[in-house]
Amino acid sequence: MDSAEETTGGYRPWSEVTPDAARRLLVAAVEAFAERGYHATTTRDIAGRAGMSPAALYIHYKTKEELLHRISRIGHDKALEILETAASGPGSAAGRLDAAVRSFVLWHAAHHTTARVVQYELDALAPEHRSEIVELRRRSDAAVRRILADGVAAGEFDVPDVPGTTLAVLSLCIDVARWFNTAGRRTPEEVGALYADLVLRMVGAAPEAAQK
Amino acid sequence: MDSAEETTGGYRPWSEVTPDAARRLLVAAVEAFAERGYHATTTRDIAGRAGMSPAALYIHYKTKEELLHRISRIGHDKALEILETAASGPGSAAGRLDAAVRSFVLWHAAHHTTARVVQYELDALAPEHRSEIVELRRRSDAAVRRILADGVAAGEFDVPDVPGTTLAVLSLCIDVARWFNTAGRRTPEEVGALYADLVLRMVGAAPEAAQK
DNA sequence: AAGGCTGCTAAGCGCTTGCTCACCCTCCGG
DNA sequence: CCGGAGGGTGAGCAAGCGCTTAGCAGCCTT
Repeated sequence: MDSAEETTGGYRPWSEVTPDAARRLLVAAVEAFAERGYHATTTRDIAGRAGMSPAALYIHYKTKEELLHRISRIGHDKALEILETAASGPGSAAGRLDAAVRSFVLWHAAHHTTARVVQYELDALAPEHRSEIVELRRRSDAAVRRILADGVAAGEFDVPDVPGTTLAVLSLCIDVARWFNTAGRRTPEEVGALYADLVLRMVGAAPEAAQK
Repeated sequence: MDSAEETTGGYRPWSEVTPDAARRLLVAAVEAFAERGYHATTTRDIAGRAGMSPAALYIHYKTKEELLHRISRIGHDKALEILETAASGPGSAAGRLDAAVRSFVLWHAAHHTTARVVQYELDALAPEHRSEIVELRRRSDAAVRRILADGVAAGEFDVPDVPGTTLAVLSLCIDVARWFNTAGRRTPEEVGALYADLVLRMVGAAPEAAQK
């Protein structure tokens, strides 16, 4: 099992999870959930991947669902941070949209294992955890919508349906986590560049407008 | 449980499944798989929704996985038919792309319960069933790529990366099944129209070019 | 009326699941 | 040298899983 994709890239993921054994369990859970899905993953599988006995899991986490919640929370925090950073940055709306799509897609491709769990296992969360996460997603939506609205107001974009286009842009980016494969021909950077171009076309912005 | 979305629209879905009890079980399975996912759905749940005992399921299907395979096969056949019909139709490349995206998205929205199972439960299939389905998906990809290549050759489209754009277009359409909600504000037709417009912009076709 | 086929159920088998519990290391301040 | 706390294990429990089997009602044919 290769997890190089999670440890490269300059920043150390999951560094906020301590102690060490809790982090190893969480990383093992991310891999297992991404491969087989939350419901098809057993606590024995997670513990085994982390090199521990099944009982060890319950020293650090109350339930299997708490593990998913921690993963989902940390992942959504990161995704939201990426979008809000791009949305509130300097430069033109086109430049900010380019940066938002590019970095958001880059994250989904480079960390597609994590992203797959974060984006596709929402329904497995307990109701109170689910609504907490849904609120974070609402804020992600708002960040993208703000860029589009700014671009329309500034005359940079031609977007007849801002909420609908916001939905489509986020949907397009999120779905990268489903199909992206490290064995494929494209690097995360290439996919980010391709998608940024496609999205700028969707909003009717000239390609050169993205150069802030 | 309301299944009006599966019975409206002029064509009768699952009519190819007989006898009646087998169809009722299959429809029940579609609903259950879409709501909770394949692995989280029990055979008792499926049988209960169909108003039968758990054992009744095994008269018509050998295993729970065979149910998923039948659903996936029928759904993929329908999806492929929609794309190939549009791809080999008359008219300009822009007109065919418009029709393909519009009808493909319409199907994913109107039958989002079925589409969710078809598009997101692929990994739960047994290896030999999975590769059969993957072949159908390869042909869907080829149908869209053909339209894009035709448009580029005819000078209608400006698409620097045909395989990448094909992937993005299909990904965008497929993901409709994940977020579409009958309680939402948009009708399947409206989403189809919106997405057809967005995709035509992605390939650099003038909106009026779609009018064959 | 008899016989057999079809479609279904009640009961339950063998197994796996999430999770618990009694116990045991290792480290560390006094 | 001790005692307790934190991190770990082996064994196992109750519940739920996919699936099987024995048996039975209703209907078609003869």
